[in-house]
Amino acid sequence: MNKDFSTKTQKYDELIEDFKTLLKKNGLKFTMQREVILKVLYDSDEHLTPEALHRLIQERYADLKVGIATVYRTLSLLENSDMVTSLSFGSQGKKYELGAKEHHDHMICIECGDIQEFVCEEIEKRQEEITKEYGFLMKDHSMQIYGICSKCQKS
Amino acid sequence: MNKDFSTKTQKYDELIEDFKTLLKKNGLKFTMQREVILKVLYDSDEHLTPEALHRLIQERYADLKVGIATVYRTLSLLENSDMVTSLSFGSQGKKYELGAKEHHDHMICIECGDIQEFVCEEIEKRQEEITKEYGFLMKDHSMQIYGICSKCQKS
DNA sequence: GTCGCTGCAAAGTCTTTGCAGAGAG
DNA sequence: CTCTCTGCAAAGACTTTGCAGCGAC
Repeated sequence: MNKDFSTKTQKYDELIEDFKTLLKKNGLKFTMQREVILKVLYDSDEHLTPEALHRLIQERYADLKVGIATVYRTLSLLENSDMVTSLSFGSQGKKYELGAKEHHDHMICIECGDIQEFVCEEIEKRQEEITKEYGFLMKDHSMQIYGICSKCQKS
Repeated sequence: MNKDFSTKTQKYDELIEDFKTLLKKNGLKFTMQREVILKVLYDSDEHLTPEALHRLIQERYADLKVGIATVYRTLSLLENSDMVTSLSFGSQGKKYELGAKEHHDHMICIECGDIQEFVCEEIEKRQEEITKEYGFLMKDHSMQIYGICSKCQKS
């Protein structure tokens, strides 16, 4: 469970409601698999690869069979509905995270692969100004800083 | 050829010298294939996928056989030596560009896939400040803004 | 000459898809 | 009951690798 228990517990209900609404609106069904995928994604503070997410599901919900294909399918669904966002880095494929949080950027350690999040209002603001200058209609943005985290610098 | 002819022509000689130096330093050889790959990459203002790069080479240097594997191998080599940088977006794989230019960020059109570059000093500065706060040793960074370019908005 | 490089094809990854049975609404 | 979902395995897309001959130095 999470350190940030109080806010998260509340938010999960909203999240799942949003999900159900989304599904209903598109004539899709709310299944065990979809619920579990969302839950595990929610419980994890990490950015997960489809494979890692699948492994976690198998560990925590060993009684429920969830195929890797379903994980991919559900992640696509969630991403297309803007409920999760993905981060592709290196050739190591994509990592996913719930998009319901405040917008933030990422610092990625090239040693250990760890991802640290941060928020910077100033950068957000500049981005908007820039897109206006270019007549570009911004839908989303992401920033990654690659380097070596403080932990890895010590070792 | 390029609009920005005067500066680019000059820079290419430097670039190829850097490349030769790099190769020599590592006991590697300067081959036709490697030269052509660098040249085509240089002549293109686009961000190229390995496949697109390979196609361009086949068109422009039809007499020289260059296998796709060599393109991949050379791009890896160049990327590891920081002579090119890659951008992975969506599930459409990686795109490469020469890294010898001034640092810049990207605006990517989700309609037509076009990539527009821009530079923002302010953002660069804030990034440095942030990494310092976190004790993170920055090696590289990239920012992408996704949206719809002015051209696509009209149509 | 030596030793790295190359094209080719085969082998890997990671992701998507077709299908028949299972399950939500 | 209907129509979507799912797991499975097969197919795809993209990348990497092994190898024998080729070519830079």
